[in-house]
Amino acid sequence: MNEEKVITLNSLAKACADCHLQDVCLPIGISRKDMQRLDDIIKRKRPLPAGQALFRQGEDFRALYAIRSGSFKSVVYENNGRESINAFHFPGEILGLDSISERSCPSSAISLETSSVCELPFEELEELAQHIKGLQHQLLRIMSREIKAEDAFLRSLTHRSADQRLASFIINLAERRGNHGYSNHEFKLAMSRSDIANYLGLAVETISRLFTRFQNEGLLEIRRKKLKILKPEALMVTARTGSDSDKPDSNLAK
Amino acid sequence: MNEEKVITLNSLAKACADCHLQDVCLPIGISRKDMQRLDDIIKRKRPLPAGQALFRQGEDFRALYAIRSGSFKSVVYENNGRESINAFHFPGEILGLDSISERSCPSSAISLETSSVCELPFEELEELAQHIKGLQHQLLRIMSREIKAEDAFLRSLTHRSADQRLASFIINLAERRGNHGYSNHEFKLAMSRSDIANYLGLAVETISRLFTRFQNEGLLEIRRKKLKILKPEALMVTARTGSDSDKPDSNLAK
DNA sequence: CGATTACTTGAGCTACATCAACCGTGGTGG
DNA sequence: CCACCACGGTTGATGTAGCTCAAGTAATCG
Repeated sequence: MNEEKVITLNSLAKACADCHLQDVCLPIGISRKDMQRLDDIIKRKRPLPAGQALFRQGEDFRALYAIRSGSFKSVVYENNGRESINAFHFPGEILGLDSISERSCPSSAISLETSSVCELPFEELEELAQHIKGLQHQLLRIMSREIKAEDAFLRSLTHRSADQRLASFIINLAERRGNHGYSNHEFKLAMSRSDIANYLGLAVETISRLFTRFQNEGLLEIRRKKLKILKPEALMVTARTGSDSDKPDSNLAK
Repeated sequence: MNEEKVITLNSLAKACADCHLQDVCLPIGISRKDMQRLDDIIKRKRPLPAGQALFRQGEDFRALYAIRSGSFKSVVYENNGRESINAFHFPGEILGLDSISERSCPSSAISLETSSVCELPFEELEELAQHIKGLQHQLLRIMSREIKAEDAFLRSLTHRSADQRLASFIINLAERRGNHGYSNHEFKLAMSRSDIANYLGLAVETISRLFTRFQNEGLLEIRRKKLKILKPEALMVTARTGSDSDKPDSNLAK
């Protein structure tokens, strides 16, 4: 039914050298020989069904995970009982970077659909990085990118109205998808409306209303989970300035 | 007039080995000998007056900076002309971690008061990390901690009401301050109200009103920039549940 | 010492949350 | 194969937190 399954099966036993994600994943700029060494410590796990935890908040931190196919949400269960969705993760991205500083995982990773990952035992990875200059560099680079990307996105949220948030979110998804050679204007939303609402800090009803509004305005087409972006530019304008584009943005401007 | 100046003068020429921040800064868990090597690449810069840029958005990335005294804000000038405050930084923290993945700095660092830093030229640092196992580990740890801390904080913002945001912010400041052996219940707010408003995604007026409300409620005392926390527990309750503590938190609960 | 800038306070308005009802879809069992 | 239920999603009505606009006061600076 879906392309993910095919990819999963195809690449299950494959090495980094053959992986179609290698140019966004860890082994960028690493020699053939070193890649082999990296390969040796990587454990390729079998596909995880939807709704399963790859790791849970509070567990001991042992490994990073590179996503090969599917998608995940990181969930934090807060002290007040709420659960808060920290991030969504897609193929080529690394899960667990926020666990390194602690002994235990600060969040759970839950699959949103059937997904497969490469497990990177951290101790071995760190040991290896000590000997492969490119790997150390790449680890630092990815972590930095992670800081920057999430930060920028979350940051933009607190400053933005609901329509700006949702528009930014959609564009963000499309871009991340585009990075990996998939269509960046038509794709499936793996997460539920309430996941989106939680992530964006809005009510489910607001998400729903906005989707229908965006659709009425001809910005996109959405039916259930299938999303097609019709006017990317207009969507980006909405992300930047909100629906009301003639308003000069009084607050926060310098 | 203020203690910062004294510290600055005291430690201007001092090595990591003598620095009172060494147990939160980079050289944790590094041998005496290795610390010397780290020391050799560090450039100690002279104090920066308030309101100056340590580095500017768009500049080439060359170095990380460890803050010895004072404080900074990271500012991003967005494409729509707004300026958005990403973070505040205090002694013992590292500036520039978000620049590593790019060639240029994604944000500017502006001093909020007279501040001094240690410059860590990145190429040399990375080279050194290749040879000092503890240093590599420490770099990764700090970056991970950074991801987690900022993320958790920003995340909490989008889900929280104005009073929760401000209360969390104050607690956050107090904790970071407490980490370094200073009083954690009485300190100076280095940043302006509008900086706070910008950072928290609120209007200046709201910040002002909340400060007076918190004061009326006896949670704290604030006069201009001088802040004294009177009821830390009550403040934490506000941070978690908002002013209205008998409300059962309907949304987002699972 | 006037002028500029930072902060406070008040009044009204709006965007979004909340509450509630309803609808479509997919799953299950008869 | 249909009837039913459960659940995710949509839509409508209403309340309110916090933004905006406006004006006043206190601190800072030349």
